[in-house]
Amino acid sequence: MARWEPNAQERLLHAAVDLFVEQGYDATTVNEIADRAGLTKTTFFRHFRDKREVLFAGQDLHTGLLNDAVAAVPASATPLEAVGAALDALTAFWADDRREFSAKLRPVIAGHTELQERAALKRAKLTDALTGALHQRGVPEPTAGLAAELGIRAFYQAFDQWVAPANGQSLTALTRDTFSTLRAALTTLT
Amino acid sequence: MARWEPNAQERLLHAAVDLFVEQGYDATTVNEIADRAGLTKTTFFRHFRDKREVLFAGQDLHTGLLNDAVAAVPASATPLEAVGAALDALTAFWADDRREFSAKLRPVIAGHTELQERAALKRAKLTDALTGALHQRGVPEPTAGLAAELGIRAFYQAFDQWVAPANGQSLTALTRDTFSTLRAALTTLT
DNA sequence: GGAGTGATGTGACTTGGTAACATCACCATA
DNA sequence: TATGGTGATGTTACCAAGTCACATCACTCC
Repeated sequence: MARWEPNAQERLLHAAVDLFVEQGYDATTVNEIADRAGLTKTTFFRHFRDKREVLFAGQDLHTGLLNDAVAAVPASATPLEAVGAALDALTAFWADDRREFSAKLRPVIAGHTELQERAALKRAKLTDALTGALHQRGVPEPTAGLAAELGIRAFYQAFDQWVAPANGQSLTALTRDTFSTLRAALTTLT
Repeated sequence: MARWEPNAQERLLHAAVDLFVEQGYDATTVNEIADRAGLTKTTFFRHFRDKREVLFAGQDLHTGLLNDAVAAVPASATPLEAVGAALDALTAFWADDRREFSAKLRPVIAGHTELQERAALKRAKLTDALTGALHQRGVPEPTAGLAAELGIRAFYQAFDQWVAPANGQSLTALTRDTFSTLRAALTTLT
């Protein structure tokens, strides 16, 4: 596979995150990342579309999870029940061993507009994917869009809590709680 | 003011949009834009943070509109009524003479991920601003966030219709319609 | 053991973006 | 009218992101 060691993409990922944490995002060049991973700049760009993407890779996978989960829900389920099932499938992906990693990334992203931009688009794409999956079930607009946005909002709010230090609950549990809180809060909208 | 002609920023803006439409976004260099405006690359970057920003300038102004409008609403108004007032203030900014301009920009943005990213963050910032304005009124979470997101969603959906060709209604009217449709659809969420 | 294949390396290039310093127009004031 | 200050602009040089064409290596399969 690799010219030398295997797992080039993973090596690049860890080299990048380490350097970002050590010396900051824009003080780190792609050449440095590649060097630390024992590779070259060109190879970096073969694995990641750009310097930002190294922090957001694996998105297609998440949209796939949402799609599959929604498709697997019985037809009798309501839209929000389908969204709940999708969130369960999505959050199952972040086991607790990824929490520390996510926590390290948070301040890096928070400090750079270009990274927040990418994060914002990723969130929008997740919402779109979930909306599309609901359409497949026959849920019409604007219900599908609202249900999807509510679910994704629950996910992100829960994720914020999950990466905070000293949080015992799993991401799945936190997301379920947040989702039901948001559903309940819908009645307060007047 | 300007070394030669006045309105440097506006000249840069129009030069950029013209060139983007003529030959595409990434086939257009910042040097070209500056040349057409009778300026230099350095001056371009004095007026716009980067090449993308030329298509999104004036955002602070929009968040300001939201803040002012929400602050001006009587304390007796409900959260969604306050959001409605904010949308009226926001949409008043796009008179019909800006419609053609916005319509030209749409395909450019749609065709470039980096521009969609910026647009996505701008939308998130608008939502944040509206949420914060509601907090100022004493609206608690998660109600404020949900109300703001509902309003911004209405705005963007209406904007999409507004820029479509042959649409007689004003952006304000379209947004009001969309907003009330979304409010009504909340009851379909189960 | 040779051919094919996929991942990597090399080197050159374009362009976005920054920084230091010089220059020009304009305005106030003496 | 001269003088000096102020903002906006120009010049030049530079760095780093990202692309491309082409070479090279490891591995596998006949």
